Amino acid sequence: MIARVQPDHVTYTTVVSAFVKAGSMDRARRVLAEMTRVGVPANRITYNILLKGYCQQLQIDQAKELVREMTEDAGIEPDVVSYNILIDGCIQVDDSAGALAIFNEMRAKGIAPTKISYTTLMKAFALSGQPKLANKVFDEMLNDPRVKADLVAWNMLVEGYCRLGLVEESKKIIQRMKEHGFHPDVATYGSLANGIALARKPGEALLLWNEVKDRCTAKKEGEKSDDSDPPTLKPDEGLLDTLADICVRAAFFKKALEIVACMEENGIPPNKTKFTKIYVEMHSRMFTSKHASQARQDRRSERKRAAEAFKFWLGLPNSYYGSEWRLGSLDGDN
DNA sequence: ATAGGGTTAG
Repeated sequence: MIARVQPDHVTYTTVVSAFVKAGSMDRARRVLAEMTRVGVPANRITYNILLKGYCQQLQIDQAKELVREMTEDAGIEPDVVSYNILIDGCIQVDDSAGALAIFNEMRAKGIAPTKISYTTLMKAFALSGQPKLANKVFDEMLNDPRVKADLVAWNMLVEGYCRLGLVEESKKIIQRMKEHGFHPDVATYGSLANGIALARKPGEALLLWNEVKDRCTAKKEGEKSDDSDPPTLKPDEGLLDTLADICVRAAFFKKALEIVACMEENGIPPNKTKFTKIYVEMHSRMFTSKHASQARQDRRSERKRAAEAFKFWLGLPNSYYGSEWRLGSLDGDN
């Protein structure tokens, strides 16, 4: 005899989750309806998964309607996870004011924000170009004894300033986070690299690269180390590509070569096509001046060697100084 | 079985 096992609410919720993940909100809703019909009612987790689904589909109104249904029809009050999902949903549709309104509504209901609530609200302000408001939320988080700010929260604070290219402010925050015992990670440095690119401060990229490079290599045998030493950093494509991009644009070819070497060491294929394009568009006529003094030529000889090495790495012809080849000769436009 | 972090091509 075969036992007739009924699916329980976890089984159903797993199915709901699968449909949500596939973007099929209609089918997910049909499962919800079936749960009611067969007497295996959905719980808060089921509803939260559906809420997340609507938010991912940018259907915030549907999400809010579902909150009404879960409250009034199913008698399930939204919890902090539900609210966090809604706050993030507002962010997805660029509604930072709506995100704040939901955060406040949650608190008015006596539901305590978690560090995720605070960080998500910070994201609303960081992504909408209001780093000072993000900072205000961060300060509130620091003053809330129920939560502890973590690396993600610090990174969101940094991101807010970097998005506007406010490099000095970002560096101050990173200094403060270090003083609080948090080591910057690839996300922190990735934000800063983007801020530096936006601010067009390539000198800052050199400083950042030195710090990143230092963190990339593990401490050698015999070297002093203690708990305050930052852990080894595994750089990723976003960080290294941004740094290399800045260096190539700024004609820092020695540094650019170091960075692309680091990319290759980490199994990240550098985008040679892009770097070639930047090189050709910005620097192909470098070192072609016929009026440079001997002193000047001597001063730049090292830079020139680096440029030659970089061209070699790109696979560009590297003995064409003064000739007139351009992008057109590469892609056939001319 | 549910919620938060940078980038993703000038």
